[in-house]
Amino acid sequence: MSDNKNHQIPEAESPPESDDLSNNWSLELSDYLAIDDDTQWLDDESFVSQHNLYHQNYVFHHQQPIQVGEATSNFEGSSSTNISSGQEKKEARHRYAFKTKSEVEVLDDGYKWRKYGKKMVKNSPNPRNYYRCSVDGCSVKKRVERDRDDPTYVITTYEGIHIHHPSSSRY
DNA sequence: CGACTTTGACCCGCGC
DNA sequence: GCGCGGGTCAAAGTCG
Repeated sequence: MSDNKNHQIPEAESPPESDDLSNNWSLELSDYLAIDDDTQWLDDESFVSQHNLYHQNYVFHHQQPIQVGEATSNFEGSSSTNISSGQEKKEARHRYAFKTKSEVEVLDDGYKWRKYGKKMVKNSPNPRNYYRCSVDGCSVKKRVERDRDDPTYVITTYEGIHIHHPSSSRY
């Protein structure tokens, strides 16, 4: 896999600066799941608004929300630790998961990410990629993993909040 | 030359 | 106390 890199991404690192973006919204209201504290599901509209997700040439499809039980398997170890010890919810615990049907794993959300790790998920032939915001001072992390049941679906989990605007220009 | 990817090793929490 | 599992770091290598 060294010679043939499957970089299907058209390298859209430059975020759309014009309102053309609105027209390029090929996203079909994907049912994304937002995991907060434990496992919460929010509306994709809110998520997109907060994270300014940019979709250009990617054609996403919506699907039914993932069951909490199934998702918990992937995001375990947060509920028990968070609730116990009398430690209430921490402000820094902002976790949002986004399940999308796409061939590309890395969706362009307007931010630049630097991959810092790859792990093989047990009981799953698909690896899990770990990304981090390249901006100094921004400790936002991102986890990308393919659905074990449906390899056509990609689960992107965001953790943290950006301290700057996407592309540090125009918001 | 600088920024980023890659891959294995290391670390930490938890269960047995 | 050790093993397992998931998460992160860091050196080398690659790309622009």
